[in-house]
Amino acid sequence: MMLTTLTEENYLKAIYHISQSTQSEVSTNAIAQKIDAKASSVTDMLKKLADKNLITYIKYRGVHLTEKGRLAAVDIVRKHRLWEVFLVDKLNFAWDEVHDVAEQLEHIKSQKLINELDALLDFPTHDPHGDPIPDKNGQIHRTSKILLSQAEVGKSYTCVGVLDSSSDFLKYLDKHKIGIGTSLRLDDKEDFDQSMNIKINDVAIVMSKAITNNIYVKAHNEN
Amino acid sequence: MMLTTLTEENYLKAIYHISQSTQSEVSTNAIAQKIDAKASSVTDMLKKLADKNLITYIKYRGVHLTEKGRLAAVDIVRKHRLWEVFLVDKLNFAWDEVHDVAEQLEHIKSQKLINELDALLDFPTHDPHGDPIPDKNGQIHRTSKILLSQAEVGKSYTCVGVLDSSSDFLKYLDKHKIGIGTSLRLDDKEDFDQSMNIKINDVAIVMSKAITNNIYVKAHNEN
DNA sequence: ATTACAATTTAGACTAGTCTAAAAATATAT
DNA sequence: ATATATTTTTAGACTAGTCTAAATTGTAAT
Repeated sequence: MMLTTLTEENYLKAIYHISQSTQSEVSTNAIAQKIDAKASSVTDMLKKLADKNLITYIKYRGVHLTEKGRLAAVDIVRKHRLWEVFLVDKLNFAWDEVHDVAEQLEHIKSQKLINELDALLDFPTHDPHGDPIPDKNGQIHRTSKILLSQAEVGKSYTCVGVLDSSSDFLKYLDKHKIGIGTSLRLDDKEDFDQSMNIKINDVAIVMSKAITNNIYVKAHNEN
Repeated sequence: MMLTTLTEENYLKAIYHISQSTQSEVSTNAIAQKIDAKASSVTDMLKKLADKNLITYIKYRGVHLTEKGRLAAVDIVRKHRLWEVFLVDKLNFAWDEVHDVAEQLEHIKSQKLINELDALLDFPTHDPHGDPIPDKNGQIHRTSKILLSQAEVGKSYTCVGVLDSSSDFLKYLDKHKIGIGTSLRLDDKEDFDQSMNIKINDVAIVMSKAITNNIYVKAHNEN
């Protein structure tokens, strides 16, 4: 059994999330920015995580998660996303209210708690923002999603997630009645500013590139 | 707004629980024993809590909670007991499994979370061990319960709680199908060892004084 | 290949919470 | 009332995690 402190868990999660977008080694500064700490504090923690075989760390060269570390990180992500589903589905939280509370709940240690929560929620596969929930074994079932900005004119899509989950953006989506599962059709796209004419439930709206760059969709009739 | 650390919350809770049984000032040693820390550590924390006006502390004379401290302590107790109900009612925990997890969950900070949880659970008034759940304003609705050992022969009672909530004791109760709400009748009592003949659902069992001293009951037809 | 700049690490210090050992205060027993 | 035992507090040290400031390493440009 692995015992990790709350702080260690936050570092692992940060490293995991950064490595999702960068592929290569994760830099000290990137972690510092994510954790909101100074680089020197990060260096100290990296040594500690390396001692516990949760990351491989070469001085001045950045880090990456070991398999042990990846599993630990994914487990936190699993808990975080399950709690988000709980908050939205059972406790009437809006999807822009869940993050802070889920950040606290994700550190609760009880295997039975998470297994039972999973069952109570009917084994959800995605959280309220459309992000996949890792399974018990740390496997992540990724859906073949693309950014709306990359969509093809004339095709229909289903909204499956968001990239930016800031409160302002989520409020924009709520205002226009867009959520996970919403169907839409790309009618036209302006070459000049890349803005798009979208039809949602027979209502036509115009979305700027700033918006379409933050919405993930899945093409209809795709496997 | 009061910001209390997890550790401070545990001290407040300990002081609250000790003061429930002792009435008078709470001693440093009593707290140390409850928290499982050394007396010197407790002294340090008492100064800190006194600085925050959560307790009144006179050197060598023990402490007691201020109103502010009492409210903070009762709020933790409220959260603890609500989470216990959640674990038993929604997540299929047995009543002897809930304590450790509830100890973690009670420190989650979110007013909305607790209010919504309360609603999800249908505003329970007692936790799975029969202890009352303080309301939002810190009021505790106490039921007029007595120990089964103090019951009168020939009368009927409803089990409303337990004093000892150790795992062994709770398993004894489960084995004999005794839980909160169970009705029973005191048929006879031995003068010699104070053991009791109890009838539960038409099954007669004998309980030693060690058992009857740990079960709270409420007389039938009492207000 | 040198220089300059950015990123990273080290060194030393701080806070919260804990400990041990010693000192001080209180309580108890004769 | 005095000696003894118990409780509590103080003093000083430790750990986890953080910081600032200085030193080091790596990188990019000429």
